[in-house]
Amino acid sequence: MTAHPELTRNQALVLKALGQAEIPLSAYTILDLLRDDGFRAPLQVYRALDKLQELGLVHRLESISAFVACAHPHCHAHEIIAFAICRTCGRVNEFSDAGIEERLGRWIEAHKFEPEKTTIEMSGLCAACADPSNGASVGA
Amino acid sequence: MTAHPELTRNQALVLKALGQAEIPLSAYTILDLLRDDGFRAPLQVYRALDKLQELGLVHRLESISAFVACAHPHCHAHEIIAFAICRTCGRVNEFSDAGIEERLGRWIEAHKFEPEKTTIEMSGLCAACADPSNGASVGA
DNA sequence: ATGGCATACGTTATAGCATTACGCAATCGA
DNA sequence: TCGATTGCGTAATGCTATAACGTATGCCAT
Ligand SMILES: [Zn+2]
Ligand SMILES: [Zn+2]
Ligand SMILES: [Zn+2]
Ligand SMILES: [Zn+2]
Repeated sequence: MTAHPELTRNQALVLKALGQAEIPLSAYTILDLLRDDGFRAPLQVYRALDKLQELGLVHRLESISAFVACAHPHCHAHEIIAFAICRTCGRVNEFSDAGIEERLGRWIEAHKFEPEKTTIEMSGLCAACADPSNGASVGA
Repeated sequence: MTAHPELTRNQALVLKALGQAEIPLSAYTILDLLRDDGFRAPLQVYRALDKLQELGLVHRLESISAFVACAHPHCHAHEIIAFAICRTCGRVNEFSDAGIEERLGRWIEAHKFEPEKTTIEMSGLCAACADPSNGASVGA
């Protein structure tokens, strides 16, 4: 399902590390996780991340300088993606909203701006962390 | 007009530096600009920036790790702010859109998320840089 | 097969961004 | 006067990302 035969060994290892994590990982955390697999330098991680981002399999969260595996590894080439990031448990919710895309599209047209990358990130508390009595579990 | 008697000397110097710049500045660039005013260490800049952000006079652009003076130094306490950042000339356009705010509000309500900070940044080419024949000048 | 090109890799060093930790000084209200 | 708060100055450190080098590999047109 999420197999990508095109991936090199390094790219596959980085993607696997991100896929197994419940929260976003920094490049240096990934490096540490992959030391046993022969990783020695940040560039090995960054190069793999670059490629994975190109392929749409990984996203960078600008506001926390960390990376997540795409939650919808199908093609969302044309969608604008948004993230809700919990500052307590670290969990991330990836979603898209046609309405937001349409509003931004209006602004872009009116101002003749040519966007190449759009970042939408909300930081705050997820439902579980905001109200622990609500039943959901809070990760380690 | 933009005077804030509450500001300390360091805060006022940082705000002035940002106000005179046409593009966002990194903390270390601000530090260099203010060496003649006695600034010696990054922390002097970061502490001033923290306070200025609290006051809503400065924004941090997450996607480029840089800071801008607020373009609308009146109160926009309740608005969600968005930025269009030109990757060529570096100029930034700050705006807000009630429609986007409303759409995000819907998602937040549906998911019981409690946002504390929202980041919306578009990178790309401004009208002048995308089509130089269009008349506008392209900054240094 | 051979040469040229493109892509990925490995390593070292360096650049750029941000915070921790400590102590001092000024301010303000109890 | 005391204690609390806030800001300041300095040094050290940590985290994030890229530059620059050379090597290896696969592919393809010659
Ligand atoms: Zn995705
Ligand atoms: Zn949470
Ligand atoms: Zn503003
Ligand atoms: Zn421009």
